[in-house]
Amino acid sequence: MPRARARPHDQALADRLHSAAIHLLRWLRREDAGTGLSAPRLSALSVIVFGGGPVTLGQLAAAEQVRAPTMTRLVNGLEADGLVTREPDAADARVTLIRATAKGRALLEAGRARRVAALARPLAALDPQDRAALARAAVLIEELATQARAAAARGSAE
Amino acid sequence: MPRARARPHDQALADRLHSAAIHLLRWLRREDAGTGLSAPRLSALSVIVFGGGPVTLGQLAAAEQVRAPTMTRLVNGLEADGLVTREPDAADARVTLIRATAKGRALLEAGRARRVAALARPLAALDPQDRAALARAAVLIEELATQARAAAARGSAE
DNA sequence: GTTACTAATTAGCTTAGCTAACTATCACTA
DNA sequence: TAGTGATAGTTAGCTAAGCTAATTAGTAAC
Repeated sequence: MPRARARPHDQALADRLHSAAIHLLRWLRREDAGTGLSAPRLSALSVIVFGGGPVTLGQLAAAEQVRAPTMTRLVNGLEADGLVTREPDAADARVTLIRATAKGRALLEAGRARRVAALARPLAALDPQDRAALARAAVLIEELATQARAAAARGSAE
Repeated sequence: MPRARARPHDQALADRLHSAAIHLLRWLRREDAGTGLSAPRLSALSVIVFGGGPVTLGQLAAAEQVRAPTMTRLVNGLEADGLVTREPDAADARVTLIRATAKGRALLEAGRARRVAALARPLAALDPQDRAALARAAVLIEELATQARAAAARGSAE
């Protein structure tokens, strides 16, 4: 199937979006100091909390683009701090399920609230058209990332 | 001075933008494997290359939100790989200026081209309104990040 | 039931982060 | 102009985070 070719215009747009995302997150990262957690632990905790149900260690490692032993140690640290728990999977005894504790959820939510608040503050000064553009962009970017990830998964399976 | 209050609507928008940026960069990060550099070194190199002229080690450390000794060792690694050079500052002998070599520039550009291409590919399928929304969003986000950073700098100086 | 595969951990290494301490230089001032 | 304090960078030495290889335990297929 002939996939659409990216034109120069798209390259430039992609470049600016990429740069904007980097600068946005680099700025918001400053808010994370208050959590008392390192960046890798905080990121892993966020996947655990926002994943909804319990997560396996392997899923977590894949999500964080890290090898299993690294994730074992990150989870060890989070568990030692009382932020997550391990429990055996009833269906497959090889698997350990990881779940956030109330303390872990609270810590993450507080940290994320600081990030979101820092970003929401200047948004209040924007006019409706610009907010609409940002809202639409957020939806589009989520779709791009999700679809592209799915396409990559299909591609690697062939 | 009464700063504009963030309304619930802004919180929700900020939340979605934040999440979109995270997922976008998490996805694009997969393209970095081909560079052969670790994430911290790659990020430092990108600041050096896109900073334009030479950069001091302290500026680099601040940009990467890292302490000076950490940046010293990152630069050592990049220098050992022939990607950057150190040179003394003519005006202030305490300062070392760091500059990307042609090899460093080429390596970074190739890596960034992969990221941008991966993002540009699905953009080709979007209609003009959506592209316009993304383009506007990129500009707005850059402005937000830049202004907020400046505001924080002012705040800490008072 | 033996064989192959999979999930997680352990062991042991390199890199990345930090603070504390040190060197060299600058800037100021008495 | 010698002295004092501040600043830029490095070194030393620690913990945390990344990796591969090897181990343990369990599943699945035959």
